[in-house]
Amino acid sequence: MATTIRQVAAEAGVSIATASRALGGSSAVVEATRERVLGVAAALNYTPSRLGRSLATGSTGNVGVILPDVTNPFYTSFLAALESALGARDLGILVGDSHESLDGERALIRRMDTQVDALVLASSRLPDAEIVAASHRLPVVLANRRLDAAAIAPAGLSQIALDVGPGFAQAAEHLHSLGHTGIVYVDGPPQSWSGRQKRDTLTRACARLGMRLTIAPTVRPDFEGGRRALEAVDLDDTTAIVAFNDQVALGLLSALREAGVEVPTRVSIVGCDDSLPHGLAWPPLTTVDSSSRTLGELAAAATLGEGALRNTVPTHLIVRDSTGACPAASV
Amino acid sequence: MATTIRQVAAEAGVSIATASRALGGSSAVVEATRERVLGVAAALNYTPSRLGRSLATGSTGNVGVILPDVTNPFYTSFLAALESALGARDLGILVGDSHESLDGERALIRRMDTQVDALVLASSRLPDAEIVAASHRLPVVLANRRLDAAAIAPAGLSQIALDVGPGFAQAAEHLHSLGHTGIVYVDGPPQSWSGRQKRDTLTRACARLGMRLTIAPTVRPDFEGGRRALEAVDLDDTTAIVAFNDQVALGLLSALREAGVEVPTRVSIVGCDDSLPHGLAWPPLTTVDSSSRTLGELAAAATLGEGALRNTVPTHLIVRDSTGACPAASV
DNA sequence: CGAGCGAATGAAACCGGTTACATCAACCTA
DNA sequence: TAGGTTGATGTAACCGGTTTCATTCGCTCG
Repeated sequence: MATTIRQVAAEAGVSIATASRALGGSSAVVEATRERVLGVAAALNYTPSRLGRSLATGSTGNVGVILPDVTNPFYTSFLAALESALGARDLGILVGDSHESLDGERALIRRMDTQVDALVLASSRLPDAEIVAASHRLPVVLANRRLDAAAIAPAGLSQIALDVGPGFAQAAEHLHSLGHTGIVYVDGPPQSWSGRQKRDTLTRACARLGMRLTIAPTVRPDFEGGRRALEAVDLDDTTAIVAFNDQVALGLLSALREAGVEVPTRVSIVGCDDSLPHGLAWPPLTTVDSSSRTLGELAAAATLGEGALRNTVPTHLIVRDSTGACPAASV
Repeated sequence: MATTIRQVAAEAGVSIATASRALGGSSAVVEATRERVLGVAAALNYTPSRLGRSLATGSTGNVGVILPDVTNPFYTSFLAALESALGARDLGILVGDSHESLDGERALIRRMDTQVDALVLASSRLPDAEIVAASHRLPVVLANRRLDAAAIAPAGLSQIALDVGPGFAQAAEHLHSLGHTGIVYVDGPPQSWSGRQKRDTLTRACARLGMRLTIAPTVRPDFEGGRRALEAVDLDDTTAIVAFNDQVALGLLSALREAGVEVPTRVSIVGCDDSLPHGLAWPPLTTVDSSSRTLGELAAAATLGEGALRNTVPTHLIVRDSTGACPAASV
C-alpha cells in the first residue's frame, strides 16, 4: 500500500542504495541525483518505514515506559515531562499501565523489550533480580526506586530517585514544633520503595523527637484510598496526619470535611509531591516537594545519556495552611 | 545480542521454517519436534523479535494514540480505558502528546503512521481533509470529534463522540428553573469540536428559554485556565456559570472562593465530564456526565472491530450542590 | 599514454521473522 | 509393484530499509 524505497528508486532511475543515501542525507551522492530522488519521493508521498529502518539499524527510536497507574497525576506529570524531552529528539513512547500488579509489569516488559531502545520503569514493584536481568537485555532507567545492594550496579541500569528523607524529617520537626506529640502516617502500597523510605524516615524522626507514630494502610494511594483510610484512624487521638502523597491527603481532607473535623484547627495534614495546582486543595496543602516533573526530566536525561546514571534529588517541606498548632484540648 | 530464531533452529537441528512453525503453534509439526524446539527456545531464553514479526506479517501489534494533553484527567482516564481494553488483546500503545498544537499533532502522526496498526486521535484539532488523508493510509479512530460533512465517511475512519447536546440543554433548563436569567459559558480551545457543540447547544437553549448568554475564553481548558478565566467575568452581573469541563469548573470554584463569592448561594456552577472523584470538589459539582472512560472503551471497540464505526453516546445532567436558586438581589 | 586515484553508484548481504512452494518418505490402493 | 496421497520438513523469497564492498567512470599525474 504505502510507497517503498524501491518504488522511489525505480522511478528515479537509481539503485535502492543510492535512493537510501540521497534520502539519508549522505554526502556521497551528487547534487543532481539527490534532487531527482527527493523530488520523486515527494511526488510519491514517500515516508520511510520505521519498521524496516529499525530492523536494519538495530535501533527503534522508541522507548518503553511502564507506570503503576496512568490515572495518577504523579505519573502523568512524570510521563508528560518524559514525553516532552524524548519527543524533542523524535523518540516515541510505548506506554504501559501495570495497574500496580507484578504480573502486569512482567507482561509489559516482555511485550516491549524487543521493540524499544530503552525501558523506563517508574516505581517498579519488581524484585531487584528481575530488574537486573532486564537491564542485561537493554538499557533500563529505574525511576523512583533504587536497588537494595549498592554494590551491584550493572552497566546500563540508571537509578533516579527523589530523596524524601529531608522533606519527611522536616515534616516531623514542623509538626513537633507546633506542639503535636504524635503522627499518623497514611501509607502507600506495601511494596513501594518510596513508601518504605517515607516510613523509615518518619520512624527515625519520631524516635528522635519523642513522638508517637501510627501507620495506617491504604488500598491504593489515590483520592479514594485517602478517603477510605480515614475509617481506620482514631480521630479522638490524632492531631496530625502525614500522607503518602497529595492525592491521599486530598482524600483525607475530603473525608475530614464530611466528618465535620476542621483543618488545621483540629487536625493538621501534610501531603507529598506538591502536585496540586495552587488553590485546588482547601486549605492550601503543606507538602513535601517531591516533584514528579523533575523525576521525569532526569529520567529522560538518563535515557538519552549513554552511560548509567545514579541521581538523587533532595526534597524539602513546603509549609502552607493545612498545618497548625496542636489543639490543647486533645492530649 | 538477543537470541534469534536461527539460533534456536540450529540448536534444535531443524530449519528456521520448522522452528517458526513450532513456536507459532502450527499443527503441521510433529509433537516430538515441537517439544524439542520449545525446549531449546526456553533454554536459550528466546523471545521472538516484535520487529521482525511486524515486518513479515505487516501488522505491528501497536496502536498510536494522540492526545492534546496527557496531564488532563479527561484524557488520562480515556487513555486508561483504552489501554486496558487493548492490553487485554496484547496490543501496545504508542502515546503522543500534541500539547494542543496542530504541528505537534502532524509530527506525531508522521512519526507513528508507519509503525502502528491503527491511530486513535482524541479531540483532534486537525482539519477534516488531513484526517481523511490519514485514514487512507491506516485505520483511524476519531474520538470526541466528528467530521463536518456526514456524506464523506471514508472506510477505515471511525467516529466516536459524546453527544453533549442533551446534557448542556438540561443544564440550561436546570438553571432557568432555578430562576437564573443569564449564563456565562467559560469555553475551551477555539478549535475544539466538542467546544463548538457545547456553545451551539447553549446558544439554542438560551434563545429558547429567553436567557442571556455570555461566552468567556480560556487559554487552556484546565484548572489554571479556569482560575484565570474568572478575571474576564463581570461578577456583579452573573449568577450562573457553565464550564467547558470539570477542571475549568474547579479552577473557577477556587478563584471564587478566594474572591469571597459563595457557591451556590451567590453564583451557581456547572461542570462537564463527571471526572472528579466524589468529594474532590466542594461543594459537590453539578455536571454533565460526559464520561471519558466510556469514550475510551468505545474507541477501543472501534480499534478492534474491523469495519468503520460511528457511535454517539448521549449525556445528561447530574445535579449536585454547586447550583442553587438565583439570588433575588442581583438582577 | 597508461597507471593510479577518488568520487559516484550499483549489487548484494543483512536485520529477524513468516510463508508459499518444493521435496521427500511413508503409507495406501489398485 | 507402480502411482497417488498425505504429512512433515526444508528451501528460498519476502517484508523495507541500511551498509559493506565491488564496479565504473573520469580525472590527474608521471
